[in-house]
This record gives sequence, structure tokens and C-alpha cells, in this order.
Amino acid sequence: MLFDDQDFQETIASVLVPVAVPKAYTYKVPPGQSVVPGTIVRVPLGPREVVGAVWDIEPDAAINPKKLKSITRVYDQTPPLDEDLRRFVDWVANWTLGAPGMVLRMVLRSEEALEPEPPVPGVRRVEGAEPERQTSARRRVLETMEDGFAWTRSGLAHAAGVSPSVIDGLIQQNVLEVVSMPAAPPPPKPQLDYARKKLTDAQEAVAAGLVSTFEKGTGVTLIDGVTGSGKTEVYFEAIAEALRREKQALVLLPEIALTEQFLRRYEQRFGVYPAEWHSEITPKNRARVWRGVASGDVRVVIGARSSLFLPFRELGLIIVDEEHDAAFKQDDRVPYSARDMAVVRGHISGFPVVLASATPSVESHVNAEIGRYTLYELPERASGAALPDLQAIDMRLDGPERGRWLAPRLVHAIKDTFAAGDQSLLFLNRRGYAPLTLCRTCGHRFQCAHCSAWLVEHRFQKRLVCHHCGHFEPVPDNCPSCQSANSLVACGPGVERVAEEVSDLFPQARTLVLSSDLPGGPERLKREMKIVEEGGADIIIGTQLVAKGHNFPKMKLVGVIDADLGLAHGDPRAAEKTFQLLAQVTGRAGRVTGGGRGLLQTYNADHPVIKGLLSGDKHAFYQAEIEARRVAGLPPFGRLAAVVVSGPDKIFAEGYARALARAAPPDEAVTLLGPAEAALAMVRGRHRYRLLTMAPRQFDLQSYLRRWLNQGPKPTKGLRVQIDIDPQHFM
DNA sequence: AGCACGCCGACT
DNA sequence: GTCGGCGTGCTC
Repeated sequence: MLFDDQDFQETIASVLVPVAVPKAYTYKVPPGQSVVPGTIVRVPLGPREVVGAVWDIEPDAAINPKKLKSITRVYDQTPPLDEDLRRFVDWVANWTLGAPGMVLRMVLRSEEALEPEPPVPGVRRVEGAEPERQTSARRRVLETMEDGFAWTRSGLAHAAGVSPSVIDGLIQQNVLEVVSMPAAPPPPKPQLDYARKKLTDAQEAVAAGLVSTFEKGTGVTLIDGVTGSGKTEVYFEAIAEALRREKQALVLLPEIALTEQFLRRYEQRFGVYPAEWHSEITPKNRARVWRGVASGDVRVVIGARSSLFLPFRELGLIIVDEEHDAAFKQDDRVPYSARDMAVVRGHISGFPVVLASATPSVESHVNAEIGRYTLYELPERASGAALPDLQAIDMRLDGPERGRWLAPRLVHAIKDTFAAGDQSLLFLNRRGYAPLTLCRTCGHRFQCAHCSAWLVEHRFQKRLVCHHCGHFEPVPDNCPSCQSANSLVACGPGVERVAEEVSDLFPQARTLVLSSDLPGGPERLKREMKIVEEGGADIIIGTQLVAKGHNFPKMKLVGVIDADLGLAHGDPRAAEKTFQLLAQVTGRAGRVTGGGRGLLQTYNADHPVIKGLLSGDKHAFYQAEIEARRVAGLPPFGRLAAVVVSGPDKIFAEGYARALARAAPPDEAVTLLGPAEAALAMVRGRHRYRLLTMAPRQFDLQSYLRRWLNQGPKPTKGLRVQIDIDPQHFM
């Protein structure tokens, strides 16, 4: 609404400013200017100026009119934020207990986008002018320019294969003149039928289902499909349908690392590149995408979670790929889950939302089961290829001898695979040499002075490292407690230790350790990944970084060294996360293997995670998960209670949360850490956590914690408590 | 005295 | 989120 009091009073407007204040501020609208809700404006705030947006709430009447400052600029070239987006911002702020202005800040992420794209300087041939002296470089430049169009200086130099100084010389001699070139033209539109692949019957059925959801308007669809089942081709059909309906589409991906291959597949399907949005995009491109999305020139965006806050002009579809991935959760500033907020945005604007995964999260599975989401399953690979054959090795029956970590059956399998010239992957999600070092004489255990976690030996770096806080120290010669020499003993395996065993057993094989902490950094890792892809290594020992986004076609065997690792956490998502990780590594869900088989070393062959992986029957696994949560006193499906931690003193906070999790009685389910999308749920009595009956923003976590713990260092302030919860319950 | 640092509150 | 004000405590 426009707050134009016709009579004599000045026009005023509520403006949401991008700072953590609880409400909109009131500003005067300069005479002759007009604003509507959603208009983007620049306003003075304290000692500086900020960009905000006019909001549709009544200006605060209680404020002293003398105090009012004036809007300094109205961005009238930029379309106002539409009502749906404003409602979405308010919804997210309410949900996260954050300041609406902080949510708005995520919308206004590119100040540069508010200005029109500046024209770029270019050069053009001056009619009839010739250089004083003709050189071959100059001739090449002039030949390149024969089309008569203007070129950018560097573009021309590149195209002609000369250095930019040649161009400068021609400008000097007035052979070329500097002109202003119009900004980049709008990006080309996707071509709906550029290269539509022939879909399998199963894919067609799902695609048809997705297309039909547009008729209903709203609705969430969950696609549960193994990798290779062609989920991507299926939701390309949904994108095509959105485009046919003159709507924009957004694809959310959990990680930037995955975007590149996705962009290429999109291009193969639609003939053009989609717009791309994530934290590493250059400011100029960021501004272009923002403007294009707001104007409607950009039809499809592939982006990380923050693209959910782009000011789409006519958004009509969101696809959340790898919906189970924790990277959709933002932990700092406004803490939100992009997957859940995508569902909210679809709900507010009345368009379909598609969630896709090979290992859907428990809450999405439950939402599908109870009919809130429509479920489609693609259990088979589109190529008809078989899924890898998985078997367990029960370590209680068939384990290795003492001091060894590879079971005889796994060793045999590696041997056969190596003999056949194929690759093996040994997966162990534990960096370093050994997770625990102790003194054989006095029993001293090496712990981190800072957070009391065990120090992990990294033999390669000759250090003891805390994987929790990063603290490290050299490995001492003598026990620091009893001074005994040669008394320290490494307990348990890490990838370095498994690698040692492998080179012992297979001295002729080319082995490679892939772990994030190896010297050489990301570049070396990238090189080594390539070596593996090309078959330049026989046995790979890797941590979880081999699980994601890599395709190792020559890998015929996966051995999981400690399949139970991660199951015993206090984290209520432990089983789910382990299931997802192992499914990905073994090729049940991921792309790591080129078929073949997998062997899981386990002490818990009857655990639902292991059984679920072996049988491929996820349903039983989900049922077991839901039941386990019920037994643990956690809220039932979809509403996973979690405890929280973030703030300035993260190490303290995490230590406290862990201690709290241990100390809490069984019916006070305290666990996880993460930010704050959720005290709200507790306040509304949706959850059992007593702590949260206090006022949401001021509850005293500190004294609550002290009551349990009664000692220890005082955490500084800034702890926040929160639950990881499904917003469906509040819509 | 002069200043670095951290905490706190205001910002319309 | 960001800034300025103010108190504490250390150095020249």
C-alpha cells in the first residue's frame, strides 16, 4: 500500500532494513517519489546507508516524527519484490526466529544488480582509416574486424591472436575508435525439444505424473530413484512443462561441485546453459542473474540453497536434487533448510515442488508415506544394468587376525580384482593412522586439551591431531604421564593404517590414499581423482570424499572397512547418515562403482542399516528408523528433535551439547547440533523439550546446562537452541 | 596519557 | 549486521 496521506502530512513508509532488528523502520518518502510494498530503497541507518525494501505493514505510529529520516534513493528501475516473495521472507523469518530484515538481506544479495549493467567500452574501425605502417599483427586485427561490428579490446586481441597493446597502438593512430557497447543481450531461451532423450516406460510414467501436478497447482513430489535410474531426465520434463507454461524453474543442488556436470547435462537437453547461482559466482554474473531472474529474461536457475531467495518474476517449479543432503541447511546467520523452505515457497506461490534422491531423508519418506507428498519410485537403472551385489562380512565370525583390519574374504576379493586388472576401493571414513593412542604401561590416553576428544595419530605428518577442533601436537617419544619409552600403542584403524596393510599384502599393486588432509591440497586431490578415473591406480583407500560426485568406471570392488562406524553416535540421524553414505559409496545409490560387488565388514550384521543396504529394501530400514526414534523418546517421524549449537564460542557450545546429551535423562532427547529453525516448534508445544517452554529468544541455556553439568568452564553467550523439524506441520 | 580490545546497545 | 561509546588494562 502507498502511505500517501493526501492532506498535508508527509508520506511515510515502513522499510525493512537488512539488520537484525525485530521490525520494519519508518522513513519519510521524498516528495515527488512514490513507493509501493516491495519497492527497493536506500535509507540512512545510524552512521551509514543500507539497501532495504518497503514492506506492507503499517508504519510505527509510536515513533517520534521528528526522528524520521528520509529515503535517500528509490530504485525505480528494479521491479518491486512481489507479494509472494514478501510473504516468503516473513514466513522464513518467523520460522527461524530470525529478523525479517536478515532474511530480506538474502534477497538483496547483489547491490550491483540494482543498477543497470554499465555499457562496456569497445573498439570499432574508423571508416577508411589505415595504419601508418602495416604489420602482420595489425593486419590480423583488421581482418578479424571485417564484419564491421564493435569488439571489446581484450576479445578482439584474443580473436586476432595479438597482444592488447597492438589494439592500443591502432587506437593511438585513430584507426580504431573507442565506443560504448551496449551491455550483454538477454540470455538465449531454452529450447524445449532441443534433444529430448527417449525415456524408458518407468521414466515416462514419472514424467507424466510430474506434468500432471501442474494441473493441480501445488503439491510436493518425492522421486526416490537409484542413481542411473534417470531422475534427471525425468525432471527435465517437469522443467520443460514449467517453461511451456511460461514459468521460471529453479533447481537446487547441495554443492557447487555438482553444478558443473549438471549444467552440461542441462545444456545437452535444452541447447543453452541455464543461469548459475552460488557463493562463488563473480559479482558481475551475480548481478546479471539477479536482474535476469527479476525481469524474467532468465528462465531457469541452477543454484545452491541461497538461490531460493532470488526475486523470480514468475517462478513455477522448484526441484531439490539430493534432497537428503545436509548442505541444504544453513547454519550461520539465518539458519534454514533450503529443502524445507522450497516446499514453503511452493506452497505460498502455488506451484509444484519436486524432491529427488536415491536415499530420501526419513522425514521426506514419512511425508510420502502418509500421503502429504506424492511418491514415485525408480528402482532400476535406465540402462538395465544391475546394481552392485553387496554382501556383509561378519567380523565376529570371519574377522582378521589381531593387528590386521582386512578380513580374509575381503583380501581374497581384492586379490581377484587386482588379478583381473580391475580397481578396488577400500572405504574407511576415518582420516589418519589410528583414532586412539595409549600408553601400554600406564594406560594414558591422548586427549585434546581443548575439547577432550581423542587425538588421532597422523603418521605421515608425525602429529597427533584433534579432529574436533583442529588442535595438534607432535607425537612424543615417551609417555607424558609415566615417562615410559617405547610404550605408546596405536589403537584402531585409519586410512593410513589400512594403506600400510594393503602395501604389505599387495606390494606390486599401485595404491593411493584419498583423504582431505593429505599434503598437496585440493589440486593434488583433483589430480589423483583423475588418476583413479583413468585407471592409474589399482587399490584406492579413501575417506568419504570418494563418495560424492565422482564416477570411477573401472572400480569393480568396494570394501567398507568399518561399516558400523558412525552408527554409534549420539546423533539421532546417525543411522540415516550412515545408510546414505554407504549407499553412495557402494554404488547402491551413488556413482562410485562401475558395477561389480561390495563387501561390508561389520560387527552388526543384523543392524537395519546393514540389512537395508544388503537387501536394497529401504522400506524396512525406514520403519526401523522411525521405531528407533520413537523408542528414544524423539518426536515421531519428520520431527526430529535436535539440540543445537552455534554462536561465537562454538567449541564450548559443542562440548556442552555433547555433555548435555550424555547427561540428559532418556526421555529428554537431546542431541544434534545445528542452528535455529526450531525453538518455535518447541514453543508451540510440538516437542518434548522442556527447555523450550521458556521465551524463545531469551531462554537461559547457560543455567539450564549448568543445572545438568554443575561444573566446568562457563560457556560464553551466544548459544542458540533449535530443532531440526519439518515445517509441513505449520503450514 | 595513549591506545588496543572487547562488550553493549542503538539503529526509524 | 555494523558502528560508536565506553570501560579495562597494558605500554611508552
